[in-house]
Amino acid sequence: MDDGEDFGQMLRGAALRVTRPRLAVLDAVNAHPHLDTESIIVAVHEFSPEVSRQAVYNSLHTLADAGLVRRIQPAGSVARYESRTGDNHHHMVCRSCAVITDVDCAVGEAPCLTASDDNGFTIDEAEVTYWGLCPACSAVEVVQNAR
Amino acid sequence: MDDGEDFGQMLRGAALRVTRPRLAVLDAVNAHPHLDTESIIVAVHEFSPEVSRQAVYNSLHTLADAGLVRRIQPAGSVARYESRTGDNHHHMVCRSCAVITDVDCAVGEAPCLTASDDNGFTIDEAEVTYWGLCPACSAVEVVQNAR
DNA sequence: CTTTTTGCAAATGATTTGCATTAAC
DNA sequence: GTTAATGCAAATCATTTGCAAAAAG
Repeated sequence: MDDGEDFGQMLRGAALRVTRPRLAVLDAVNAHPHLDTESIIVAVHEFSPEVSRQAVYNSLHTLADAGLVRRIQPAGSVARYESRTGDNHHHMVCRSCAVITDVDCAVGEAPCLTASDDNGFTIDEAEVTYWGLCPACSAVEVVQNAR
Repeated sequence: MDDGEDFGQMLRGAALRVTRPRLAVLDAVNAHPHLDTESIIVAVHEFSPEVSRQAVYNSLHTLADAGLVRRIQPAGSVARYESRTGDNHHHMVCRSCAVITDVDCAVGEAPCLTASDDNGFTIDEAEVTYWGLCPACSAVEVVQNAR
């Protein structure tokens, strides 16, 4: 699997120092995609209790800048992180339970991902967020409507 | 123009009481799209200094729930509001100066806006955010690269 | 050895909550 | 008259900032 030494390579490759907090954060984000910072701190503490809250914040920021993790933040949510980077995938967010699911552009063949130039803007990324109800919450809706 | 009485109708139509804070907020949001809450408070105070900060927060929340204003919140930004609702337009956000520009789906004819059903999700909205550089900041980039 | 990163603590800032008073209907 | 919305104050909570000590290269 993607273990310690592997992440060390990633960090070196990005010209970043290899530190325990960064390794632990990469570990946590890889193991649990879409986690928020608080949960990442908990996950990190499970194996590295000495890592401080701020080290996690610092690491996430640094790793995101380096492109080793991706920061996502659907409106109304706190920042969340994932390890799938650079593959232009998108997200579906449940309005009810806030669960996030990856989707490789649900409609057609990546139509929205093509960077274009509009109104003089130089676009480098198109981020698509699909809002709706996850399977579980859809089911609850149906039950409620039946009452 | 879209003046007082008009907004009163909108509120009644949404089964909401017509109050000064709500009218003032509708006014401000209509006059200046993409404003954040703080700026809306300033704009509201210009004509209605007695309206409290919390009344603005309350009004924005209520109006957004009723669909009379749209809340947008690009990652890393505070909440912003606009009055164009229900027309499925999207936004381009400048990575440098954070300016927001409306765009009617820059690529093709609204391909991403078609709600679909994936992984059991019931999707009701597709939100597209284009990230890049606005014309002004693009120009600065060019100058910097030339140095 | 030099520079970066950590750890701890305090500060910030947007947003929410609680409740008595006031305004809508 | 009832009910909902306001105004004021205090609380919350994610995130940032500052700085001395420790670790990485």
